[in-house]
Amino acid sequence: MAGLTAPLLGLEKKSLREQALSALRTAITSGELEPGRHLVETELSEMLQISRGTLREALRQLEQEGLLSAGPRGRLSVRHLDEKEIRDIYAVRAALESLAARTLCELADRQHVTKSLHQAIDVMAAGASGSLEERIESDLEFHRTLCRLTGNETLLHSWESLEGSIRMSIMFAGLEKGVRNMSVDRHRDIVAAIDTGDAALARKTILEHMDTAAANLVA
Amino acid sequence: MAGLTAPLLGLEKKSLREQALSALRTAITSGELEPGRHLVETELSEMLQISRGTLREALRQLEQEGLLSAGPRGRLSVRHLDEKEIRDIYAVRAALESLAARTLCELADRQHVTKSLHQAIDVMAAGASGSLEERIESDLEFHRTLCRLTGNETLLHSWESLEGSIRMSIMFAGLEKGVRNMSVDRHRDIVAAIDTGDAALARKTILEHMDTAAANLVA
DNA sequence: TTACTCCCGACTGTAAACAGTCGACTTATG
DNA sequence: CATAAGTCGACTGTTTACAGTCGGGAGTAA
Repeated sequence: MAGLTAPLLGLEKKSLREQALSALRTAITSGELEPGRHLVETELSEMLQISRGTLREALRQLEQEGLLSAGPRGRLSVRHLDEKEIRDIYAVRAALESLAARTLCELADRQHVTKSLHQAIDVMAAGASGSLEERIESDLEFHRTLCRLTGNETLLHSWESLEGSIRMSIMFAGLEKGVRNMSVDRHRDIVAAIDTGDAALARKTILEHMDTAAANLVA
Repeated sequence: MAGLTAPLLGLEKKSLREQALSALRTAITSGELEPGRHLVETELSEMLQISRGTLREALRQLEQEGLLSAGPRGRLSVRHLDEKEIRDIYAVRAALESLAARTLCELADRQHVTKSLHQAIDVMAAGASGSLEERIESDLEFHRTLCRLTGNETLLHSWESLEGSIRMSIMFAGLEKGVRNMSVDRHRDIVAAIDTGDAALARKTILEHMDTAAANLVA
């Protein structure tokens, strides 16, 4: 006699705040809200059909994720990235992911790890002819999985906090540039390096991957 | 005829939200709000003499900093750290700060960098006989400076997002354990390594510092 | 006693209203 | 015409009020 209503099974109904958060993130990383644009709370709350209070909570979070920058007197605007900032973001990303790679090498059952990673790559391979957005999505999913599999919640959380900035970097540079980094082979190399259990090699592989990724974006 | 009022000079008046944020952060990292404790919005808003709306914005930020964890139906509680989580936090911290060290080595004028760092160490040395809290404070200031001097805003921001967790780690382990890591000499070693410009050495020095720091905490 | 129902209290989610401040435009004045 | 004072409008900061929901305890029937 259960819920014909909605929040069936694992599908939790999200709060308006979370919905707004997703909507805004998408709007920003898709370029719909162009960089430098001033955000007006009353405007947005009206667009999203939510109250300002609820909206403001979401904005605070986006601000902390680095998607928004605060001007004088709390005026928010969509963050603008220049090439240096993109390189900076990728430097931090590289630091985090190289930690992930090293950690995975020292893990007990790398069987499970490499299996999950191969799956993620298979998804990428399957969508290799899909839209740019889809390819980017599956790429990010691979790297997120890399962090998640370490079991280090703090690492995963830090990476996810950076995710918005990463997306903005790709958007900024242009999707056609970003997609250069989606090579399936390069990702297989990473997994192979982890598979050997050689932490130094895995770290080196990731760092190189990130280096070329950043170079591709700002080139 | 200027302001006898208050917001004189560079001293900006903080919003209630920011005040609440600081107050809560301090309360949590000092242990006044013990780990695992459930937070009730109406209680806190009354304690801090602010409205719930304003409070909630601060809570969202603390949540994202990892000081609070969300239970079912939005119930917030002070995060509880076990030894593994402390190690995880320090692993991420090490990754970030080793990036900082490497970056500083590649910087143009390391003169300025080492000068600033030496200043920060001098502050530590001056307060070496002060209270535990003060010593911890000056230690964190040194490491924050390390990140700030890189000029990589994203790096600094990531580190600061982690700062709350770092403070909790020290608090959790006990201040007397945390203070073991405040050795002035060890910090001088770090600066010396950066001063040589040898990125690999600097990275190694920081990683070892963080390793022993984490070990001291969970030992 | 046990189990079941119903009601009440406690919290969070959300919305709407109020207050203060800064900037831009207008107007008056030399 | 240029400059200064004044007024209006737009936003953010903050508070207050309302709605929905979950959990627990009182009460009741088997």
